[in-house]
Formats: sequence, C-alpha cells, structure tokens
Amino acid sequence: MRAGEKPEIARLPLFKEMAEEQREEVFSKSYLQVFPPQLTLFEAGQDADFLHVLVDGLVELYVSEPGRDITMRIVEPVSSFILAAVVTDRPFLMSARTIAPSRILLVPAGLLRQQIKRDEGLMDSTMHELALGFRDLVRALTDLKARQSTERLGNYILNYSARMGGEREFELKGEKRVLASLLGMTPENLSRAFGSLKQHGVSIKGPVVKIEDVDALRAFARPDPPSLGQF
Amino acid sequence: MRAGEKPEIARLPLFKEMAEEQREEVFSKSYLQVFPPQLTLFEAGQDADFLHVLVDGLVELYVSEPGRDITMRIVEPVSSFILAAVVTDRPFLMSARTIAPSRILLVPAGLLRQQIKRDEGLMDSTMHELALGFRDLVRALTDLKARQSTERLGNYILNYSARMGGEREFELKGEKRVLASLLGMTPENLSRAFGSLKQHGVSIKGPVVKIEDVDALRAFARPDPPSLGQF
DNA sequence: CGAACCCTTGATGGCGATCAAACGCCGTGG
DNA sequence: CCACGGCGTTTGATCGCCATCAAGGGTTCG
Repeated sequence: MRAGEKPEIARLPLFKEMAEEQREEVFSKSYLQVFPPQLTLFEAGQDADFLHVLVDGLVELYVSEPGRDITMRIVEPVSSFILAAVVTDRPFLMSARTIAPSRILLVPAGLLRQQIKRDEGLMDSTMHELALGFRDLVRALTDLKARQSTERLGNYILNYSARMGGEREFELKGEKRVLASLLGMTPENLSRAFGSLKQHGVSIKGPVVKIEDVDALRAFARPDPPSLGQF
Repeated sequence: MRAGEKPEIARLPLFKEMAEEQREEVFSKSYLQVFPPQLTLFEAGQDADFLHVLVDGLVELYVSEPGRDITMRIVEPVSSFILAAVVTDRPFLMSARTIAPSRILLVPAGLLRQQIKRDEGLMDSTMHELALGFRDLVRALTDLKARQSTERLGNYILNYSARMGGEREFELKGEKRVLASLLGMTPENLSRAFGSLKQHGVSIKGPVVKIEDVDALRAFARPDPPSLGQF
C-alpha cells in the first residue's frame, strides 16, 4: 500500500468508525492487488469471498444478459462495492470488471463479517452504508420508471456535477457505451440524447461535458427536489 | 394489540434477535393504529418519524410524479417498511397509502435508532434487513432494464407463486392498475400482457391467476437462475 | 337503478431499439 | 512517417414495444 492510501481507506465512511485496532487487523489480512483493464474480477452467482475496495482505477458492475451486458454501477475510487453480498453471505448478484487499470483492496468476507460482529462502530457504519445504498437504488428505480432517456441523461449530468462540488465542466469516465447501459439506453440513443441536450444548455466535445446553462438543464431534466437530495 | 399478534411481530426477522427486554421497551412505546383504505400515511419529503410495521391490511409505497403515481412496492403483512429512511434519519423517498383497511404499528424513529445503538442483535437484524432489501432492489432494477413488460409480469407471477410456497393458483392483492405501475407499465398493457401469457401457460379469471404450465411460463419469462434466488 | 370506477379491447402514435453505414481516433506495422 | 485496420461513436433509416387516446363491458355502491 502506498503512503497516504491507508489513511484514505481508513477515512471511508465504512471504516471510519471502527476501533483502530480492529481496523489494523482487517487491513493486515487483506490483499491489495493490481488488475489490468478489462479483467473480470468476479461473476454473478459466485460466492462473495471478498469485500472489494477500489483504491485506484475504475470498475464496472454489470449483469450479463443473453445478448448484452447491463451496467448497474460505475465504481470510482475510493469506494467499496458489493457490501450487501458480503454481509448476507450470498452469491453476487452482479459481475465486475475493471474498466481502467485498477488497484483493489480485497477484504476477506468471513473476516469482515466476524469483525462486524465484534466492532460496534463497524456494524453501525455497515448498516448506514447499506441504508444509503438502498436509497440510491430507490432513486435509480424511480428515475428509470418516471423519466425518459434524455431526461435521465440530463439528471445524470446534474448529479455528476453536484458530486464534483458544482463543477460545470467535467470529463466522462469510461466508454460512453457503458454510460449508455447504466442509464438504460443504447449507445446510439445516448449519442442522440447528447445531441438533444444541446438545446437545453449542455455542450459535449468528445468525453468533455459542459453545462452552459444550469437553469435550462434543470428545467428540462426535472431533477428530484433538493429535499430528497442524495447527500 | 390482539392476542397472538405481538408474538407474530416479535418473530419478524427485524425484531427476532433483540433482547426480550429491549423489545418490550420498543413495543410499549409504539402505537398500533387502524387506518381506513385509501388513506395517505405519509408523503415523500417528510421526516421519517416512525418505522411502520404492517400488521394487517395492504399498503402501497409510491412516488408521485406529475401526471401519475409510480408504485414502488406493495407491502403485505406482516412486514416493516421504510426502514432505510428511519436508520439514516432522512426524509422519506416514497409516499405511502393504505390500499385496504390496515392496522399498522408505529415505532418512533428516534427510539428505534436509540435501541439499535443499544442492542447488538437488533442492529445486526437491521443490517441484514437492509442488505436483503438492497439485493431485492438490484434485482428489480435489472428486471426493469433487461426484460420487456410481459416477461416482467411472467416473472412476477413465478416469484409470487414461489413466495406462496409453490402455489399454482392465487389471487392478486389490490387493484391491477397498482400492479401495472409496480411492474412499470400501464393498466392497458398489463391487461394485454395477461392475455399474451395465456399462450405461455397462465390463465387469469378476474383477480385469480393460475399457472397451468410452469415450464412453459419459465421458458417464456426467463427467470433468474436459482443460484441468485430471492431467499 | 344509475353512476362511478375499473378493467378490457381497439386504434393510433412516439420513444427508443435495431439495423446499417460512415466518420474519427488510435495503435500497429510497413 | 504514413497507410492500414480495428474499434467506438455518430448519424441515418426502419421497426417494434409500449403509451396514449378512445370507447365499450362489468362490477360495486349509493
């Protein structure tokens, strides 16, 4: 582990509240591994042997359907994933592959479950992490049911911007085809959706998205009221 | 609370593991209320004051969108709902209304959060409940993205049957329009979808669904492999 | 008995998927 | 250095699923 990284992982909401000693125990028995891009980390149906923490790189969670893969989440560092499978000790519902070269901390699932039982702070953090993830999924489900594809893209851009601290211009991570699948549309329609959004205050040049007119975009995308905000 | 009900609630996964004493404390400070049908219990955006436990009746969780309501879940007894909002102490993401006359146990949110901190068994159960709910939502999201509407209905029927212990014939709870919205379709298309399923081993008479040919239905609906099963 | 209301059935239209082809980018190899 | 080839994206044309609009049964309840 590189200097400054362990603190960064320790600062994650999931690990922040646990006793220093327990955390050391967990980290010392975990493996930090490097993976090349486009490598499958695990597949749906497998037993959840490790909690994964993406330290650096980019990871895609997806479900393989006959004909195509459906992207469920794009994981950016520093962030853990597949916590629910580890907690419940059940098979993965999703598969995972690296999009970019990635370094991932692998925390043995059994060890983590054991520490959760032992360390109240960790259990509390786990509970909260799951509850927040639950709410994210409720929002995603509503989004998919309520809005049409171009509106979903508009909201994705607004949310992404908000997560970047309000940055009006940013670069899309990964391939657009993956983003398309995440938003529940085809690459062709994503392309057209970007085209349509030009009329609503968004400009796009290659992978760089720029919000020219937030109000216009908000008016078009009808984002969730701030009272239900993500944060 | 009627005789036999308290044990039934106490047997819920959420409350099963907690200390008897703590459970008594929680129950004694909760309110069992009776609600008529079509009554709004709470609305999205409100603070989560109570964990709700549906003891008897039927409840719909939905999101109001301009033009229509989107059903997110149909809650059957005995079951708790909106746990994530209570745990995170954040506003409801969904609204709730009774579909049938219902009796609901209202557990003060602050009290529950306090007991979660105090009782390790309860915290563990809460964590598991959230993790299982998380996985349900992942499945719902893939279902919506991957399958078309008639297939979704087919899978709903298969899952419903499985939850009833394999019953091949059962009655749909609540209005079909609500089911339609839950499955992400219009009432008109739900009706047509039922019609189409007749060719795939399902008969429908009013609210009564009967699976005539499980294999045919499975072949059509392409259910998730059992390795990812709901249970 | 009538008036809602829900479900059903039919006709039409639009969003997004699919099919198809051209463009641009980038790495490889001549 | 440039030509080529592969791949992702874009653009265009068409198709199909599902939403919408509309109207007709059936049931329930006042």
